[in-house]
Amino acid sequence: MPQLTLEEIGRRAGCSRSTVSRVINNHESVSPSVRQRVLDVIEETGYRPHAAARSLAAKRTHVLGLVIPRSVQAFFADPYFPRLIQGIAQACNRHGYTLSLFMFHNESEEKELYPRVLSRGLTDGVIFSSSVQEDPLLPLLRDSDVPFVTVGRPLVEGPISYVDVDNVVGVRNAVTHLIRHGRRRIGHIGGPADTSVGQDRRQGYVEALQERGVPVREALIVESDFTETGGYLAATRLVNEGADALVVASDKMAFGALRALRELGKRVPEEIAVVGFDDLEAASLTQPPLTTVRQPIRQTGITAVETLLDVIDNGPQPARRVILPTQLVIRDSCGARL
Amino acid sequence: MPQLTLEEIGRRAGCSRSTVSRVINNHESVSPSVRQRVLDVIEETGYRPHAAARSLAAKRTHVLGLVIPRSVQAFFADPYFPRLIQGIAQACNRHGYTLSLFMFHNESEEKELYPRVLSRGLTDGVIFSSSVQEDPLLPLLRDSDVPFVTVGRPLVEGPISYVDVDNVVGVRNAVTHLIRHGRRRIGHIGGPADTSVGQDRRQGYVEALQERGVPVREALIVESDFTETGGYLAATRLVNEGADALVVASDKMAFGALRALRELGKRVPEEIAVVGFDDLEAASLTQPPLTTVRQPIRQTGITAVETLLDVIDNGPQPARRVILPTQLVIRDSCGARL
DNA sequence: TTGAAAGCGATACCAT
DNA sequence: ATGGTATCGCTTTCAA
Repeated sequence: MPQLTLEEIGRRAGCSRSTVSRVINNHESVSPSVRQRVLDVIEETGYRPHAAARSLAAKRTHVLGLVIPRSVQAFFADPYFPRLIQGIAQACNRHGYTLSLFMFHNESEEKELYPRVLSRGLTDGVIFSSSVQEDPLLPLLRDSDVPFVTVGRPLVEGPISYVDVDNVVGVRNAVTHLIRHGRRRIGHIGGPADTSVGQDRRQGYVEALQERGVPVREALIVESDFTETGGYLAATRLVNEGADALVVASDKMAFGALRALRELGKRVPEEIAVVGFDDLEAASLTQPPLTTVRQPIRQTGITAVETLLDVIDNGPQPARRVILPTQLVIRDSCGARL
Repeated sequence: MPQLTLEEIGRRAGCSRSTVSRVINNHESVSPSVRQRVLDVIEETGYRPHAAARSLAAKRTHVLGLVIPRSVQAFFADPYFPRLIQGIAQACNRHGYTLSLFMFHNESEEKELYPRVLSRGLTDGVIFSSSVQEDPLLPLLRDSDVPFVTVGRPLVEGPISYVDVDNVVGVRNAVTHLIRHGRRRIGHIGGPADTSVGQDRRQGYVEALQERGVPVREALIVESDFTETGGYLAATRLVNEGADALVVASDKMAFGALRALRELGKRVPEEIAVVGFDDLEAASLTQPPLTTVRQPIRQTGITAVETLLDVIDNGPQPARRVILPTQLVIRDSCGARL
């Protein structure tokens, strides 16, 4: 049996390869009878078009790349990426795209992968998920002609398309909520200051205090790293500063904070309230259940894909900016139910 | 500026496209001076070979596929997949391969993706990660000519290459350890019986008991689903059965079990010992720290890639079987340190 | 509606 | 060591 190609299918169906191609790509102008004959032959033979040949001829690979740079540490620590990928994969499926993953683990790998991320004929565009300030790939991407969007506000100049959740408003609402319930020495356990997430959530914290005329004290702000242990350590410090509430930039860190408070014998929320960010599944299982800001991670992934497809089809200008809303999920740790 | 192609690079460097191709692919027979000139032009122009054209001509895509079927629920619940992907991605990078992800979320997506997984010219081979009995894709893969390996012992007939961890011995060692420390009413919280993981871990449990002459009681075996809640419920039942130890098929479920025991006022390990499986990061942070069977997840991914590349290069026969060893990590929850 | 033929941008064989 | 050329399997004008 000869290698199956369009030509061969055409031969068997009694038509040209052009017609077979039209059938496969659902073009209008094929007579029903011929179309059916071709479909039958395809069915019988189990023919599948050769993807590379297709990409070459059509100048479309129908592959999207997802770039996850070195901050990959978080990849294991946090369910964030799995959820994001889930959304991205789902949207890719829906739109007939295949997803390629570019993950770096160290600087040398990073260098090696740049060419591949930027190479033609491998993907139609790229989703870039990192909001670390000094990421070197982002400028390269920006100056290339590879269509791309970032997940999370990018920390470089230029008209870059991105989708993000509303970190500022999310945290602002959480802090306002605590103020309304009488807290005044509200501490903030933040993310790294060189990430947009870290910056924006901190900004939300500051804005809420200022809005309500509560003084902003540097001593009540601790920069941490999104890990459980980081939250644990930061909480210990903030207890010493006499905080009566903790607004934590991620649930993972909030879990660490709760652990610290338990060990220190602090009652939550009576003595100190805690609010997280993410709404991980585990947030409802903590003792007490964690009040937290829910962010639509999966939807972020879906929107990223759709935005990218838009950029691919219609060009990068003007830059798209999509900000998805968050939602404050009130459980017991904030004290609102006391 | 004309589209950059081999031809164009050749023109600028004063040689033929053949020579440029040789330079790019590191063929020997190119004179140093010409090679340098070509490299310079490539550098200047920022030329990148067109991946699809390359794949078509070379009949190699340098892309591997990773298929994660519907059991994807676990994808969020468990850090397993992120870790596995991490290993796979790392190995792909090391070997100059790009990783494509095929994730299904429901039956209809599944159907739609089959052609793509099986299509030619998209990947050079596929890693299949599912050990659910009735997965329909696996037989298709087996009967196709797509090179593939599975992660986890496959539950279909045939000489299929796979890599797995030693689930049987891992659990057997854990149970033996508990018996040595005087436990006799050892319960087992298992994974789904239609997965090879569920089957093998249960088998390890049974083997250890039989080896030591401890009766196997069905009432002490609960089939669960690898979720925290599943572990919680199962533990409650086993406490009622008077278990003095729990061998749990995953850390996630063990966390649920610990929570149940805490709520029931059972002291761990004094009244009831607990052993998990996985050694997640969180396992050392529980109260008390969890004794567990560590499995080399990342290494599994790496080995899967290397096995697949071997299959791609040297054909599927004979089937490769790689079983990676586990390790019992003794902390406090098993009572060995009392 | 259909087919012929010209690409798409590489690789690799065969001469030289 | 280098160049010419056929080829990979498809898409897409252009004519018929």
